[in-house]
Amino acid sequence: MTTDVFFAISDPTRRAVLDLLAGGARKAGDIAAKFLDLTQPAVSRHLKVLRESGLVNVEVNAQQRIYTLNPEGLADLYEWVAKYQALWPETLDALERYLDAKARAKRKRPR
Amino acid sequence: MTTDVFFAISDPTRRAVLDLLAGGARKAGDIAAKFLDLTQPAVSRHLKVLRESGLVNVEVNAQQRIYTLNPEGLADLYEWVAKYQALWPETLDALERYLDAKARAKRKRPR
DNA sequence: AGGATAAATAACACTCTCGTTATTTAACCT
DNA sequence: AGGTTAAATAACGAGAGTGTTATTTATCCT
Repeated sequence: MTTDVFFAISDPTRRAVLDLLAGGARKAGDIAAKFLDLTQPAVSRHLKVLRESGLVNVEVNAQQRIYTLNPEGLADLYEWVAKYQALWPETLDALERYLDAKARAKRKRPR
Repeated sequence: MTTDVFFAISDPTRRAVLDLLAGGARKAGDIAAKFLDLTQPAVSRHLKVLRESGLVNVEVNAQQRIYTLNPEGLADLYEWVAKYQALWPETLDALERYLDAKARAKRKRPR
């Protein structure tokens, strides 16, 4: 299928899953458990969309599926947004610098 | 309604409208004329979504509506994507630098 | 082998989205 | 006033997206 990344992130639940995975790998069951208002199959289907859009990877481990974030999948999106940066007013440049600095700091930390 | 920005950009037609407006202000009719496969009402409703999501502004001029891009509307999206930057592998840092440089160069040009 | 566990898929209902055509609203121009 | 133009809205139908419960698939464990 190779679902569109723009579509994949349009759903709040799927964004929440991505945010969760930003904190590290998770088993499918642990992800599903985080969403109290949704059933296991519902979350499973969201994971399928994220898989097909290339935003997450799966590793099979016995009965479990370990999901990991694939940040490279966001490259297209980032490139698309970046196109508009030049049009942003100066006030937003400050935000950009702030975020860049934060990202850089985080990257330097020992893992 | 204040539609969600993530939802607004999930539609290819709406992204095409934004890309068009990145080139400057356009009358509603001129925008609609660009989409040969769509009718005027269809485009009008896409414009409504973009309006409600804060991604475009409208100026009334007699019977015409002049649409302009509101790049600040993309701030939330940019912030969201930027969160993941720190997780990107080094290969993507190059892309980031490239885009930053390009945006900076464009910003410096006389208007 | 047989039961338990983990997660995906099947089948179905409901809603939302997107398209259409027809109409309305509003301002312009003789 | 009356007609024209520009764009939004109304009403409706088709298809897609998301949720549910029930079931299947696959692996583990005794």
